[in-house]
Order: sequence, then structure tokens, then C-alpha cells
Amino acid sequence: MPRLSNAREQIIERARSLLTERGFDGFSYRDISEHLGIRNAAIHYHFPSKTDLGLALIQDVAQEMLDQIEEARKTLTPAQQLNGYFEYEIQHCAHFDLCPVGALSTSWEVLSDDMRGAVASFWQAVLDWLAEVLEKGRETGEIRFYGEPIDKARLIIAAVSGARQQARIDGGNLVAQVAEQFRREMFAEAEN
Amino acid sequence: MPRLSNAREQIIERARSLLTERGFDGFSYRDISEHLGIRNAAIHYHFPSKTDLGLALIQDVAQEMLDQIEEARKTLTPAQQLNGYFEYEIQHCAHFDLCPVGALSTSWEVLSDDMRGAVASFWQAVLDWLAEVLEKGRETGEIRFYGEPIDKARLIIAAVSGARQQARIDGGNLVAQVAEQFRREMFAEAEN
DNA sequence: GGCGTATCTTACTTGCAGGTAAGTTAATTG
DNA sequence: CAATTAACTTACCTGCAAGTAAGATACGCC
Repeated sequence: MPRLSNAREQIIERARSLLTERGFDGFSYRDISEHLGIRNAAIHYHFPSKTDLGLALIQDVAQEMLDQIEEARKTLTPAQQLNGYFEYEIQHCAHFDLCPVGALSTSWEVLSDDMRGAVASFWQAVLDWLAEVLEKGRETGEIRFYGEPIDKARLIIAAVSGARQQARIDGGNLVAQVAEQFRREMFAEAEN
Repeated sequence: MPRLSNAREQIIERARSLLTERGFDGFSYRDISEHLGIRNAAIHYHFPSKTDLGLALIQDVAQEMLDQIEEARKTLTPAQQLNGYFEYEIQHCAHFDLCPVGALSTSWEVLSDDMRGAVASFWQAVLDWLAEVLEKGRETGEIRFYGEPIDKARLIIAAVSGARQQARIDGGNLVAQVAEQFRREMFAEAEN
């Protein structure tokens, strides 16, 4: 019997797919173990409770996102960063998968304090990054919007993740449509 | 033993609370029956399967919303209708409950075709209504925005329901903040 | 006053969820 | 090469989920 070379990583990977497909309550250890050809207890070995798995999951998602943000901040202009964020979300929306934060917020009440904290600080980090992008973009004249950067950032993030959620209902790429509308408002000249 | 006078209505009412608190997978018949002081099987009498309950639930939500829309359309100006929508959502956000459509979209994969259809047509009806409000509002000069009414309507609905979702994480009334930003953009003069 | 129907309750079934304990196998290391 | 440890498996547990069947109760109606 050839064991998995990197079981832990494969478990997280599969769990991430399941989380964005069905939400945190929507998958079981069985869904993971059957897919990987291992036993349930093997997952419990790596992640004693589902909370442990959930925590690793959100940390994995956060790390990936924060790495990308860090990289983008160094190499791209504000407008390019905003567009990159849109493109990233459009890609995910094309597969009709949920935003991980959104998937977890549905079961917020039953999440452990650890998980809540991890989700909250991840979400806050993205918000802070986007607010900074907007502020810089306004300074350079690349990006136009009303009000405070933090308020606009909140609106954009809410709209994008809301669109990802509703895309399942609509069946189309709602994030692409929403992003296009934002581009009209923030990059183009006034039409009305 | 005094039976419930209107069990069916009370079951739906309780189920609606639970849906917006925990999502469709997040509550069981037990949660309802214990709260009402009846047996599980009594719920099964009124709603043989959970799908039947879910269908009744979304129809109830939809009817209520459509009634309000119908009323608003007759008596209020476009700007008042848009503001009314914001206020309605702000109220719900204050209790940190989920948008019913959003709560169901998380478990979209496991919903019956009936339920999917009901959710989709409800969501579409709200979208159409808001697009019409925006179009009329632009004609009367009360409301300003870029692009097509339907595109702006999609963005607003996505932002508001996304904000309701994320309010659980943030802990504040994100819908109020998002609505305020929309008002700056759509009702006020340009500041930038 | 008896009869049928609506509205339940009691008492189950099946299935799967998360989780545990103890044993097995294989690689690592002194 | 023996002992330890990591990474599992087999075999279980408890609990709760949805759902069902059959019996009890009450209510309107001829």
C-alpha cells in the first residue's frame, strides 16, 4: 500500500475545494477520505477535530492571499492591483465557487474563537490593502471615487463577494459584470 | 394538551429565523420542534421533507418582499424606494442575520430543483424591480449613476447582501456603511 | 351521537456525522 | 539491528439527522 506522499497538503487542498463548493458544514471527513483513498481516522490524525482542519484551511487561504497582496504591492500600480483583484475573483467566480470567508460566515455561530479570529483578521487585512490601493490610486489620478478609501473598499469587497455568492443563482459570471461596472465608474470619464 | 392554533405558520416563522441565523443546513427539525414545544413528527406532518419546508420558506420570504415592492412602487418616488430598500436591509443587518437568498446559495448544490427555481425567480424579481427604480430615478434626476440600470442594480444587490454576510465577521452594521457610500455616490454632488 | 378527517404523538428505522482507542506498518536513528 | 516515532488502519462509540408507521385525540358535520 503506497501511502500518500504529502497527506496533510492533499487533505487541505481537497477540503478547500469542498469548502468553496459546499460551505464548512457541507462536507464531511468522509468526502475527503474517499476522494484521497484513505481512512477517516487518517484525517483525524492530522487534524484531530474539524475545527483544527478549519483553522488550517483559513490560514492556508489567508497565507496565499497575503503573499499575492505582498507581491502585488511591490510590483504593480494601484490601478493594476485593483484590476488584478477583479481578475482573480472573476476566475474563481467562473467555477461558481464561494468566497472562503463568505462560506465560513454562514456557519459563523458555530465556529471556534480561533477560527473566527483567523477569518476576521484575514478579512481585515484584505480590506486594509484595498483601502490603501484606492488611496494611492486617487493620489496618482488612476482611480476615481467618492468618499473615504476605507468606505469604498468595504463596498467593493462586499459587492465582489456578494456577486460570487449570487453567481450560483444567476448562473452567469456576476463578478465579471460587477467588476465591469466598477471599471466604468472608477476608471472611465463620467457618462452621466 | 393545548395544540398550537396555527402550527404551520409558527413552524415557518421559526424556520425563517433559523435559516437567516445558521443557513439551511444549519438547523434541524429538532430546533424547531423544541422551540414550539411539539414533536418532530408534527413538523413532518406539515412538511413531509425538509425540501418542502425550504420551498414554503422561500415562498414566504418572496411573497413578503414582493408585496412590499408592489406597495412601494405605487406610493414612493424612485429615490424613496431605493432608500427604503437600504433601510430594510440595514434593519436586518442590525440583527446579524443572513440574507435568505445568500443563506440558501451556500447550500445551492444540494437544493432541489423546486427550491432553486423559487430562489432564482425571487432574486430576479428583486433585481428587475431595482433596475426599474434606478431607470426611473435617472429620468427624474433623483438618482445618478454610470452605465445601464440593470448593471448598477446587480452591483447594489451584490454589495448589500455581501455586506450582510460580512457584518457577522466585522461585528458592525456594514450595510449601513455601504448604503451611506451609495448615497454619497448616487444622491450627492461629486466631491472628487 | 357516531363518523370522518385534520392534527398531532409515540415509537421506531436508517444513515452518517465527528470522534476515539488500540493495533499495524514503515521509515529513522542511535 | 533494535528501538522509537510518524503515519496510518481497523473497529468501534455516541449522537443526531431526516424520515416513517401506527396509534391517539379532537373537531366539525350529518
